[in-house]
Amino acid sequence: MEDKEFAKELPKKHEDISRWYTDVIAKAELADYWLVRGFMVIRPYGYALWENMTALLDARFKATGHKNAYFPLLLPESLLVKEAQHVEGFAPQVAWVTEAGTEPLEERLAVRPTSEAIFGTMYSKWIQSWRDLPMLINQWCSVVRWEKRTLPFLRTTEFLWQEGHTAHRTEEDGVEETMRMLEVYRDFVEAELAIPVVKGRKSESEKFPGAVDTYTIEALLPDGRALQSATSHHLGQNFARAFNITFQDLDGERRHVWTTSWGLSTRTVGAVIMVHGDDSGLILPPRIAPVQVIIVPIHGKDADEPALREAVDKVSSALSPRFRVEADWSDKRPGWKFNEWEMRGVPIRLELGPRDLRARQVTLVRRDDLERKKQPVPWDGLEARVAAELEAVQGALFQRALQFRAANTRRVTSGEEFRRVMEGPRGFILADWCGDAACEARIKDETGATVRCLPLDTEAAKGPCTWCGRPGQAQALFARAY
RNA sequence: CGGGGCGUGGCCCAGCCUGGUAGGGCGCUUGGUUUGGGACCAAGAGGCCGGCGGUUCGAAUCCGCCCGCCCCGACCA
Repeated sequence: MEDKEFAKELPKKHEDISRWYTDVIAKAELADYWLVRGFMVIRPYGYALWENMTALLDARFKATGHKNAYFPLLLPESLLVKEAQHVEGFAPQVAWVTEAGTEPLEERLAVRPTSEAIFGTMYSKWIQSWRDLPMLINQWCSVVRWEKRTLPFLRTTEFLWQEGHTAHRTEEDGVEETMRMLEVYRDFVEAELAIPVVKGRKSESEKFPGAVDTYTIEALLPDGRALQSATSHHLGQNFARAFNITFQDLDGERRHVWTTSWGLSTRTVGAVIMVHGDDSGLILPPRIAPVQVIIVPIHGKDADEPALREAVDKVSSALSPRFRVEADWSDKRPGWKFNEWEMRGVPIRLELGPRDLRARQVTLVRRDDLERKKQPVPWDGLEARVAAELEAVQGALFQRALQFRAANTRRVTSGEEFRRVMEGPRGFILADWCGDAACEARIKDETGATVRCLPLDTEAAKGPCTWCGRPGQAQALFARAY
């Protein structure tokens, strides 16, 4: 009964998750549509969220020895086509610049869909000796891949991301880097975004165009579909050969370098929205929430305005050195503010009214608490309590997501069972698989599911292929994909 | 790119069938009373009805084409 009126404005998450998703993005002011289909404006609140994510991820890149740089937006077609698999994979999605002002260009320029060709070109100039290796560079930028069907954050034509590009002396070094960065992503997504992921290797058909091996972290979204949340590619010497990246080794021999690339995009913002949100709107993990604590002042009948302001300032300044805290002094009424900040997913609300003033306390409410329990907390020791509650919210969100995934991951041993799961609850399916691309295509045709990855931590296949009965090569994680 | 739906002040929508010169709710502005789960009163501002063309004395309304958005499918971080 309480907020029927308000709830009507947002569809129930479990009843219409597509509408819920796009509506919550609009209402929480994360993003808005641009005039060109597939492009979006990331609004200040959404961008603050992304900035918090990038800061935490960037720190991990720095800690693993990488440096940031910036490479150009456009590249000549002749560069893009140097690696055959690469160009074939990206051709359908590339946007082209063909004119400058009124003059046609003699060679059309591709808007980067990714920057392997760009980095490769420069690396061939910069790398001469084994002493130049490893070369460990990352860039934060946007890329363009033309999309047929788009969705804010989860699938936009232009998206923000980072792409790391590294070059190494030996294959082992390259593989090690690939796995190191995959682990960086896992740690980042699980610890900061509170989203559990499965680490795995992509099948041949899902591999990055031009890669020897693609590794991925896969998250499960509430509608039972999988989201590739980050990828790390071992590129072998494919790009080194295509772009002539060579060095003189210790033994005097000239050799091709081994390269890697790895990326994480604004798509993960979509995952955060989807995984944690509820019927009242966003729920943001405290580590990345633009506002971690919102203070709502409440004027009473016998309002002592100066005393209220003084108390809010006191609470605010006690918390602000350590937390991202804001006080909402707008002239909306308290109920309106409660709903508004819940929509925006702020992890902790502190109410401060006449009763609290008298008792020298605040009333604390956690966003992840469906009951909206109002907990009185004395001013003394507030900082420690808030720290503990934020940690608790972070942990609770991860546990909730972990439970959902566990409840929706099914070990399947027959084609019939496979079909039933995909027609019903969907989710992750673990099944023995022969590894054959044709078999994979058949599974996709008949169930909509694809091989998300071959999980790194599950044992090899125990039995024959669940689908075709031929000898099982590996245990694969299947799901419908975003 | 196929199938379906929808385009009317900032937002949600009525009006269209049966043509006659645009209306409601929310929001916004100003003033006042309010403030512990989306307050109330009063006075205001704001729209060439997605675009182009056609029919007509007259088009938001009828016809054609185009564009955009949403949902569902094939391709993708």
